[in-house]
Amino acid sequence: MTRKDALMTAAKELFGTCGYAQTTFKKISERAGVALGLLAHHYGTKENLFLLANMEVLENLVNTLEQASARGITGLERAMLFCRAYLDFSIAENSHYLLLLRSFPHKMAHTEEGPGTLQAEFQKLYTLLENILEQGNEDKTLDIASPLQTRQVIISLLMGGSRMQLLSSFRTASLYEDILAFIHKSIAANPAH
Amino acid sequence: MTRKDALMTAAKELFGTCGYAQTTFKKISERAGVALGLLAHHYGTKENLFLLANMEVLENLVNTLEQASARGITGLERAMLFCRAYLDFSIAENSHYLLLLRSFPHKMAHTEEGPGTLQAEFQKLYTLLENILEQGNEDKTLDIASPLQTRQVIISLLMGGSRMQLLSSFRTASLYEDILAFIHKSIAANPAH
Amino acid sequence: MTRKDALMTAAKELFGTCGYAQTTFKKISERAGVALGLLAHHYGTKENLFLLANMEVLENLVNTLEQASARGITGLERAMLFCRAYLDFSIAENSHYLLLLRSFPHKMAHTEEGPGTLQAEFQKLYTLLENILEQGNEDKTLDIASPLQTRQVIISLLMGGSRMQLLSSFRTASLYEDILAFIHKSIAANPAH
Amino acid sequence: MTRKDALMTAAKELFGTCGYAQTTFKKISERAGVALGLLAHHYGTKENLFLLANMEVLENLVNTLEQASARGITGLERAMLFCRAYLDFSIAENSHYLLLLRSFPHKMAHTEEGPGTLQAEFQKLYTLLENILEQGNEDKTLDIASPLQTRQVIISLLMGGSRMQLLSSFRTASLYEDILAFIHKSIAANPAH
DNA sequence: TATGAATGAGATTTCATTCAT
DNA sequence: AATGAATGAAATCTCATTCAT
Repeated sequence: MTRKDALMTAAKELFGTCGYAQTTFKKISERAGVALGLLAHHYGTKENLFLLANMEVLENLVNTLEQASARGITGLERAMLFCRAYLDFSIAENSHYLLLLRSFPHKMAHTEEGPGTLQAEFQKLYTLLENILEQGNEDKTLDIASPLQTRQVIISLLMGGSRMQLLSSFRTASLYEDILAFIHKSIAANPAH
Repeated sequence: MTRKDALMTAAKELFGTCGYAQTTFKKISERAGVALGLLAHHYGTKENLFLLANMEVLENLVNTLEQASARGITGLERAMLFCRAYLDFSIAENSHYLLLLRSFPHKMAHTEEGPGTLQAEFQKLYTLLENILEQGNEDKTLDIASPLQTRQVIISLLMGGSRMQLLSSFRTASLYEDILAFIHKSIAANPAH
Repeated sequence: MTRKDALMTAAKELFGTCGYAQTTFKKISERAGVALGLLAHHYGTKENLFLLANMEVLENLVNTLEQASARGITGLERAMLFCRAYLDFSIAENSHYLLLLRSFPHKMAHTEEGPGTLQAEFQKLYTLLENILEQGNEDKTLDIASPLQTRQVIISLLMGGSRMQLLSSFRTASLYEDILAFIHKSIAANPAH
Repeated sequence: MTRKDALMTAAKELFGTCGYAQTTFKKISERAGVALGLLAHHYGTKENLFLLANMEVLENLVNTLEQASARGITGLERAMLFCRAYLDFSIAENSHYLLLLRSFPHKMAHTEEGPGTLQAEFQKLYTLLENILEQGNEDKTLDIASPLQTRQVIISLLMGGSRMQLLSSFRTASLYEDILAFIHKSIAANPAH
């Protein structure tokens, strides 16, 4: 691993566990075991480093979700695969999902739009789920009024649930399974009909 | 309004909109229109002020939820009243719910347990919902496997949804109604049975 | 005890144990159990309070030394009584001698001269010992070259010794007795001659 | 001289002349002619800088005393060389002895024990003198009851005397010579016996 | 006399960023 | 590419002193 990569990895860990403000250049360089000056040399400002780190994690997440949901046939199958992959990613080794939880409120609002931005990458994630839900509406495996609206609710739950799991002290062991069951019950078409 | 109260109000607003790190004593005192030193005089440290502000908001939230859910009869009614009151509170004028969203990741984990703490107050909220769900299980208006587990999912969704609404740029107009419908569909007992 | 006196007592204790800088008006008023504002009301500035407290302690010390040394007959006796009384005073309950140790380097240099000042009161102490030593020279119970110079040495030792006893971690149980023996050996006239 | 050294020198001077509390980072950096932030960069906290400065001065003192006392043969000679070297050091150019006088009451008590600490270095000084006094007891050039106890008295006098000389307004020109004569008279064995 | 809220200057400390080597 | 010394702005927090009641 190059020193540049070591810095990025250390940054992802520290931003994720300590948050943006509590993560300093000094901590990052010490954890990476390289000189302080290299941070500015390779990544410029702290803000830029943070956004870049988020971008990498988010791209990994979107790729993972695309691959996972592609393994299903029906809309319902693919929706559940999407959700399971999301939750798995949040607790996967080295996925650095925690970092994304830090970025939501603090930084997202201030970033510009346009391709190649966090905004644009998040949009992919939203659109992916929306398309899956639309398919489910067409193949009758889902019983939802609006793919767009349901997408919002599901993503709210996935983000809220992973936050509960990773940051709260009110955890339960089966949370992720419970969330998946909850979603399934709410969106699956009643086969009896 | 005393100067002490003015400081607390300014603190709630700024902590809520800017987050903990970006809120400075200077900003708070300027917004409140009082001298900088009064903050330390009345509230001690920034940490203490933050916790106190959160405590006030959280107590208001819990009170609101208790009163709202008491207006229902069946478990299902009360559960839905609970959820609606939660979401209403999150966007109510002067509820300063935003502040609570800031407190989760950053501070909650580090606070001690015991009565009078944020932890204890949050526990009330969780227990209230759990009791409601248990009632619904008994009066057959709910169809859920475990009140504890369902409680976790619902709260994840309420928190995730309010976060989406208040902090994200991917909002939809009907999000809160959609969340309530989503929950209802997932937990309501099928009357046909 | 009036509130004014309670403040003075608390001030002596805190200045003595914590030093000038670490003693705050808040600490003093809290220890005395009276309102903060009374300090300024009764004593004006911190500097003034400190000087006044020192003055009281120093006057007590000088009185004690005058009375103690008056109980001896010969110069040697009176010199030893002076030294013993000094050391006893330093560890007496409620003498607040510790306070004087704080005042030496920090404040003495900046005080004005003139009657009623710390300077003037210290001068009494020095002169008292010098007179005793002069008497010892005349009555042949002492063998010293110069009362003035010997006075300086003895007071250096008394102050250094009490500082060692009260502030250092290198204490020995018999220090004060050893100091008295040391002084006696150095100044007592050899009776054989 | 590097900027780091310039800061240390300025710190020694200011701590010595103004004391701990009155010496500010601003004063130190201005006197050293470097940026304020360098202090934290090189030395961390004020406390740490103070301890480090004391440590350097104290090590110099101990070295000086070891070398000086090694130049004597008998216990008496070496004891007097020790004392003279101590007093000379206290007024030597650039010895920054004044700093040590500040450290006694304020900081010493709170420092931990262990090698490399101020405590341990002071212990060397005490032990050196004690060994010298023991030798004098054996070679009959000293007439003292206990090397340990006498050590305490002598060091009390050296510290008290140097404090009188450097910090008091009641100085006499010959103080240091008088102190040495006083000690000699008290500890030297009577050659007639 | 008594109270404690109120003020604002100043202290320590942190830290992103720059720059000489 | 690599290093870490250097800078200075800004943050938190302290506290003597003032003042209205």
